[in-house]
Amino acid sequence: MSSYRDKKVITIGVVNELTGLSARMIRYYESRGLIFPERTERGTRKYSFSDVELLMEIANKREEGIQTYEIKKELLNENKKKTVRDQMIQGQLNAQFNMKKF
Amino acid sequence: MSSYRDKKVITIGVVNELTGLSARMIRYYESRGLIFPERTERGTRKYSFSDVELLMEIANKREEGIQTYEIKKELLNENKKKTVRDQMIQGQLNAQFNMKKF
DNA sequence: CGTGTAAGGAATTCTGACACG
DNA sequence: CGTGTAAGGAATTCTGACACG
Repeated sequence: MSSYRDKKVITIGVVNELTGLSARMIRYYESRGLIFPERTERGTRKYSFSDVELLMEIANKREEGIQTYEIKKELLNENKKKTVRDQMIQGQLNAQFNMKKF
Repeated sequence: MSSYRDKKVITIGVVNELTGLSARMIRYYESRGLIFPERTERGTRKYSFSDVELLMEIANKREEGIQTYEIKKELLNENKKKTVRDQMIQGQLNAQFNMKKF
């Protein structure tokens, strides 16, 4: 569905232009497990638009003085919330389906 | 609206991976006025996802033996058709608006 | 902990040109 | 006309490390 948003095609130099973050910082956040670029055949990192958005979120939190480990936990939490929300929506759909069934 | 689709962020090497076209061909189609990449500060070409799609269209037509000049004319025609279609839709909207007005 | 930087090497991109056809 | 290639230079990216704090 969001094929363009999630396709990893942007090199670190362009990510730098887009986010203002240095290549050093971008690589460091990767080493801390906050982002997960792919690689070209010869090893160059490739990022998606959603990676770029995530990096801007991370930059904001870093400006607030939040440490990378805390940011990681927050990100995991956000994903957990999204999963729960999706499960609830799915649950509602299933409930309606079952109503009709009987 | 299609911000990710049209944002120029992909380097020629990745475009090559995505389309299978050589850098030489990609640059040549630019010189023939079929595509219009942007440049980074130091002159590296940057393409959008819609450029990538267009290049695949171009590749198909080239395989049929169509020359770049003909392809260019076809592309201009497609855009003309789209513009006309959009104008007609706009015309319908205006007509409905005027109906209500009187 | 988070970021800068100098280091050395490898891979990328750019342009203009010659080649073939 | 459309594409490959060798050429030379400039800019990019990568990794591991030292520095500061």
